Amino acid sequence: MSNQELRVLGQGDDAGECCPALLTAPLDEGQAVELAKVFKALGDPVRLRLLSMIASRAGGEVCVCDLTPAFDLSQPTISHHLKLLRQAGLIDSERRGTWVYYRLVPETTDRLAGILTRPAGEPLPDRTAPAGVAW
Amino acid sequence: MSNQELRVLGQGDDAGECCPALLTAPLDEGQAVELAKVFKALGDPVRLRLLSMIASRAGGEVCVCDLTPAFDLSQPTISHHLKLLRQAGLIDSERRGTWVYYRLVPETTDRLAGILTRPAGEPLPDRTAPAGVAW
DNA sequence: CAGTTGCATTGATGTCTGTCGATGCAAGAT
DNA sequence: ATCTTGCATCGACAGACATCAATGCAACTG
Repeated sequence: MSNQELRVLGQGDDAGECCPALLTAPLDEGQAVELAKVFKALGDPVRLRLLSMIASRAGGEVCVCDLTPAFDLSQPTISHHLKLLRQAGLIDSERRGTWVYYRLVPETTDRLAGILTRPAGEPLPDRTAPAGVAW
Repeated sequence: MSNQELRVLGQGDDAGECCPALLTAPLDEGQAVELAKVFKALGDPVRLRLLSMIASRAGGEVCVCDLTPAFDLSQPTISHHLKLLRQAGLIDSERRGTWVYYRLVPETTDRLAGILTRPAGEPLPDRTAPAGVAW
């Protein structure tokens, strides 16, 4: 169960395009669909808190048994949110004996951070010359 | 209409906590709710492509009249997506004459990038000493 | 003035999603 | 083997969301 996430952010393998380059070039349909899945996974307060609790835990791992009681939600609901985070490739799980441990997949958050980072020497939009239209 | 976005990412003003620190400390409820709104706005392929088209445009601005025909969707639908992006503080709009122009709010994407960036000297999770539990 | 064009808003509709209780399954305990 | 505990899956349901056609409004054109 450790490697079933989406291969959304395909870096490493086909090292052609480093990132979808959200801010510098128009995203194509396919890239947008895949990227949206990851952002959608982050678009819920419960999942954000889960991810935060997992990522910030010393040791890098959290037992589900520590996560569930931290919310005013049922156990199946927490399990469902963890599943979505896992399917988005943001976290990974491993069963050891009775307990299941979750940990961050830092490559995914790293990649999102990169996608949201605009290149250093941005042209600095010059408001005197809009886009098209010859005024 | 230019300044109606959420003040979600309150940096600059009350410069107490720089960022919600998603990856280093457990997010509290309120922060999670506000952050989730922004990520939710990014969690749709159409909105991602819109944002990408706006952000990558030379000149920093795009007329809605250039955005709408790029999709196989009705004009009200595009307008709706632009509204959500604006409410999330990701883009900003300005009417000049007949046309309405949208541009990126780079502070917001910058801040998201920061939130998703983990601190440099991460402890490097030591798999030999899990979390709780005395095995 | 009336007519046209660009964009936002409204109201309706089908689909997706967050949540729960019930249940299933795996692993340890007795 | 039986019981108990930890977690995942299932089925159901209410609320949220993406989409559209119709309409409204602002600005330019004649």
